[in-house]
Amino acid sequence: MPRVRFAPSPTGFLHIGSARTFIFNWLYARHNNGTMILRLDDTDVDRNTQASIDSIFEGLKWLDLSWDEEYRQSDRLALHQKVAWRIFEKGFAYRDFTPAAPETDEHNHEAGPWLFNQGMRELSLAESQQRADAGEPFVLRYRVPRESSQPVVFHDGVYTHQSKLPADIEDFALLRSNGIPTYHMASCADDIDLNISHIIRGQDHLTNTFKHVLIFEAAGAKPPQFAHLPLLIAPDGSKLSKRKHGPVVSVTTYRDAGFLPHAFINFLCLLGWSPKDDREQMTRQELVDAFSFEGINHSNAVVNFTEEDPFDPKAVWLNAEAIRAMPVPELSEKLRAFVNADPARMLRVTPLIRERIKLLSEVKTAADFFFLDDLAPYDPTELIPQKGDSAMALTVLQRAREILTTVDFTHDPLDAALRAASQEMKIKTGQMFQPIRVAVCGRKNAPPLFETLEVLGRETTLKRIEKAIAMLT
RNA sequence: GGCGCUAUCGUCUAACGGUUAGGACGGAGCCCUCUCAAGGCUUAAAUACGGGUUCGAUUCCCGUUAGCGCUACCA
Repeated sequence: MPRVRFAPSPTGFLHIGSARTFIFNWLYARHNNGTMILRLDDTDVDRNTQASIDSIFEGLKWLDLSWDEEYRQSDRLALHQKVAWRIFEKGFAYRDFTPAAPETDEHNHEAGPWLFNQGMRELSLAESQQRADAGEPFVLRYRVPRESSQPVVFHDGVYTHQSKLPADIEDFALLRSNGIPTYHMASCADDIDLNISHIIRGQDHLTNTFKHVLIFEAAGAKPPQFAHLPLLIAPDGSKLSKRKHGPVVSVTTYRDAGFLPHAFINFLCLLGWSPKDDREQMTRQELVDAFSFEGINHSNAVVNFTEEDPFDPKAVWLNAEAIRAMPVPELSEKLRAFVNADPARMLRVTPLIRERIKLLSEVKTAADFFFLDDLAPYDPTELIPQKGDSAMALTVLQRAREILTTVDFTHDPLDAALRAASQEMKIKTGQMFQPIRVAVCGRKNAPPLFETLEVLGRETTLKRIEKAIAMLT
């Protein structure tokens, strides 16, 4: 039974790429009856924040994603150190007393690769021990077998066979000079201890994996299976970053804009993965059933947003579809999070706007006139129908006032009475309906008229028509 | 610079070495219609470039170009 983990470092809000990594791990676990583990990789004490931890939990909760076990690396430092020193004792690591390189803003990569510091690999055990005992600070480095012509290899579930010569791998650090394990050390030690069977993570770790294989082997553990995921990138090909791309990279932005959790998950799944049978709208169960590493492709996927349009059109479409497919009572309940409205009234409004909103938050603009006592000011010329003038608008509204005072306020009688009136006035139905619609909604684009009037009721309708008439005279 | 990964419509993607290169979003047009939507129909749009291998390359190999990643006592 597979054991997989999602291991975010809590140094920022929950990123949509991280969310996708969680989802793919989760799908793999659920597909294979495995165990999903959440592990906070919080060894970078300086950059960790509680706000970030909150953001991760908040985002995952919104997406209704669950996990079976939970750990924090900061609770497990002793374990990591123990494994590191065991590797040292086996001779796979050495103390490096070279002082930390000065904090240069840009590491000089032009000069060729750095592989190790001079004179440190060959220090005798005795001298190394002596200097350490004397209190000289050091980092513990992995001794990469760079003289070996045997490549380090592993099989990736997505990228298949991977191979790299030790000569191209630098002597990476296991323990910092303050004794805190590095990411590589902590991650591998935990993966061993937690019995992780499959590591599913972003492709940015693909080349790190060679180092990890070395650690696993030095620690006497069989490396787990690996599967690397193509990255999510911006339209310009750069990686998604908050600084450069703003809130579009944060999961909570989608929640606050009124995405449905499932639609958002559905969208994320389609970036870099395909069921290969042209299906796109899939339920959670369908995703679980269809998921496999074979469906993951190898190239990065663009999240297609712009400054004008912060959300990928496909995500928006998926969301609109999900909104339309949702039962009215359930949708109505969700919409109330975005607008202050009486539940009973919202229940009646929901069917009228369901096909007209793509995001839940749009209820605020699509249904405003249902919840306002007084309409926001609008341009009176809006009341003038196509191929008509203000006189026509006035006549229409006056006639409507008469009719609406007495007619039964339900769909069919309203329809019949207003249509009859347009005929008798010898104007088109559109010319009849538009002034009424604008008077009652405050704008031209709105849900169908009779349903709208029915929900609004006689009193409000007449009051608003009265106001419109006043504007025209 | 070194090493690694990648390259199909604008975007997400499909295609045992043999297809008119398929689907979806978005775009355009038409229909429906009391407006806006929704819905229906139609349409434009792609194999980065150059060499091989092969009877035949989107598919296999090599090169070029481009993008991305790693190259820290970050993760």
